[in-house]
Amino acid sequence: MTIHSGGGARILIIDDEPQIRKLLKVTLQAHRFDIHEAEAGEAGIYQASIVHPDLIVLDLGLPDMSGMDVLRRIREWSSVPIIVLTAKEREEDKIAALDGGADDYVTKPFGMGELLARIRVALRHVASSVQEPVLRFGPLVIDLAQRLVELDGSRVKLTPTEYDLLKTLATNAGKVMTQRQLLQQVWGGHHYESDSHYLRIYIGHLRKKLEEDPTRPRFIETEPGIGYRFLSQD
Amino acid sequence: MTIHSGGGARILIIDDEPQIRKLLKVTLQAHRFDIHEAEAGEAGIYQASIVHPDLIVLDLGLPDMSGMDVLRRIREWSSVPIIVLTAKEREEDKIAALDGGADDYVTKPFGMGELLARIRVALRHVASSVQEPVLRFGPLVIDLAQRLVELDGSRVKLTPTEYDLLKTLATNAGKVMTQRQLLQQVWGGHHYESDSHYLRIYIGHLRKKLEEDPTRPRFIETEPGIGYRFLSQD
DNA sequence: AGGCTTTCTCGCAGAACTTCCGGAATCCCC
DNA sequence: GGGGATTCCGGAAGTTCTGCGAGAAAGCCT
Repeated sequence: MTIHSGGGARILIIDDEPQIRKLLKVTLQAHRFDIHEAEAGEAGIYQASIVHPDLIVLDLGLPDMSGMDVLRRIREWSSVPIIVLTAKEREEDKIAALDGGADDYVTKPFGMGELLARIRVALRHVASSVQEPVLRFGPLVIDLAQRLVELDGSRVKLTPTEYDLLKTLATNAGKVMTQRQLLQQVWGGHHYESDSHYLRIYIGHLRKKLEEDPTRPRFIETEPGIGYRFLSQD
Repeated sequence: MTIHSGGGARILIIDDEPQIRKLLKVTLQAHRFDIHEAEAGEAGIYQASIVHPDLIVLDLGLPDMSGMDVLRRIREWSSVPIIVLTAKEREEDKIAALDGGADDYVTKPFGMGELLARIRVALRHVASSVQEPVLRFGPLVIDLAQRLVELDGSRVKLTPTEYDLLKTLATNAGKVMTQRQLLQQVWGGHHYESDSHYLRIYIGHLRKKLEEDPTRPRFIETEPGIGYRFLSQD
């Protein structure tokens, strides 16, 4: 579950050691994260303020200022998850960082797999507010999370089967869905060609509720002998 | 989910070793947490469903079932923060637990100060997610902190179940809550689809107390065949 | 006793399924 | 190339059935 549907989440790395930065950058980019870097505290704070990362990996041992100060300064205005990465193993340091606003504390040497897992945990916490699967086709809006369908700004009431059918058509917009595919997706079990009349009924219902002129469909086009296709644009 | 302001947060400890349990219990109680205990997996899942803890400390090495299974079972219906506490240091175990729904992973032997700090971090997350403890929907005001509901300025008396149901609906305003989700959130993990009559009863009670015209709901909308949705606007 | 929760029954509205029929396109045969 | 037969799609009935809501009554806790 990534945050941004297209690319991965934006991650800012604040670390002064070039080889660690390089390692983190390469590995995280391989996992489709969008990486920004800073090699000092002030630069890190500045970067955080302009790129608005979804997560920050912060090394506490910085040349220009204390990592704890960086933490505090960022926490003054942002609640972005911060994973502290450091060589300091003393418990007081861990407690200070965690109570200072850090969301996790990983000591070097660290396993990259574990760090990735902890990054996923931190991103999971904010994921709900960022993820928003909404399909838009001109005047038609399908909100999969809220299970809402709007046409020209007003809500359209759909029965469960109607909604499921529209959803499978719209998520595969552009390509033809065979009758068999639709029957299996929407009705689930093993339905045969004889049941394809169900489809015509519910396609009819959908067109009646969505199309202005059901004889000239804007959204659902029938592909004779094959199935149906959801048009991405007029 | 709510952190109780008077006493500390409720913490459930699931661990089979009596001395560890004792140590955790005494220390956490000294920090004014409200402690519940379970010494096996099944018992832990059951406890979690009835005491609704604000946080769970889970030992992965349990006698009756795999700790990972406990994790998964609880995650089926609850998003309570879970801190895994274990002797397993292998990176694959950490990754599996974190990706399996754990919020943190602490290996034994552990420093009690660090564990406490990590508990504070986890609790901070749920506290910040309920940043606005007062929900307002037109004439309806729900004060989550005081467990109080007002309609048109006058107090509405709700039973515990009615309040819990309203709370879960209102905190997820806009999106559909399936009957299964509602049953698991409000009643705990043991209820299945067959118990959906409960829902209808209590939805009826809520509508009778909140809606002027229960046949034309302003707040609680039923989504036939799916569940219910709390309307964000009139 | 009183309130809260659970259980049960019943009526009803709407959804799902079924059947029948008309119209359009295609194919086939002459 | 034209006419009939076939095929396929779409609409309009009617029937069944699932799911929701309301009322009432029986446990259960304080």
